[in-house]
Amino acid sequence: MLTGEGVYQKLLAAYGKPRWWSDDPFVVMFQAVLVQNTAWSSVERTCAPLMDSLAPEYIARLTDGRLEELIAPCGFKKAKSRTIRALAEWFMGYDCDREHFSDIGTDTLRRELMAIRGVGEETADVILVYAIYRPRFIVDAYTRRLLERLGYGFASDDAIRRFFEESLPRDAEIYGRLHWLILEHCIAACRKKPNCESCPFAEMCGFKAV
DNA sequence: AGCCAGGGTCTAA
DNA sequence: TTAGACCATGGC
Repeated sequence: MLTGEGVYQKLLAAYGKPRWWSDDPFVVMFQAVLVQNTAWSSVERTCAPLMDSLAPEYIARLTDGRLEELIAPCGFKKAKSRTIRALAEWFMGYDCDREHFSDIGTDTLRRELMAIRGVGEETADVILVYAIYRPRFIVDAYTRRLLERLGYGFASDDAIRRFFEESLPRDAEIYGRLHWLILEHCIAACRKKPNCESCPFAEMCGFKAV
């Protein structure tokens, strides 16, 4: 069985260094909410025309109806608009400046995020890693499925997180790139061409598609 | 036509 | 604490 680092190295060798979610912290927050139980392609289509204006102040100025209308194609518009608005408020409380998080501990920030309705574990962790650069491995549906295909039997998301965190440096960049690599493997590669011989996990995965 | 998509919340047992 | 219903929409 591969270690967490082994999984990372295989993915890196197969797909190369993946892109970062976004350098703009609010774009990460906005998209992290939109993508909940929603296809990434829908998120990109929905966001494309907004990218220029996307900022907490812009969201704060919109009416509820207008915000719901803008994000409607991603579904759950009532819940997601409320969450996005709350995240914008939260970020404005830090002057929309990631420097202003520097004195706050990661677990405190995580508690603050999870206290926002509509922000659960995965969304909080995505924001911590990609927007605030805090080290925390992000467990999502693809991570669970990939590890399951590879034959691991983790009892909980926390066990999965420890599996990676204990064999890799405590480094936000590594966890962020690794998370994106898992998505690339599952969505861009394995889903497009299931059971392929060039799979970095061929044999180990029993050639089952993720 | 249905099923699913990078989730989260609420409730019942 | 955990399983299951529910939330909305679009793409395939």
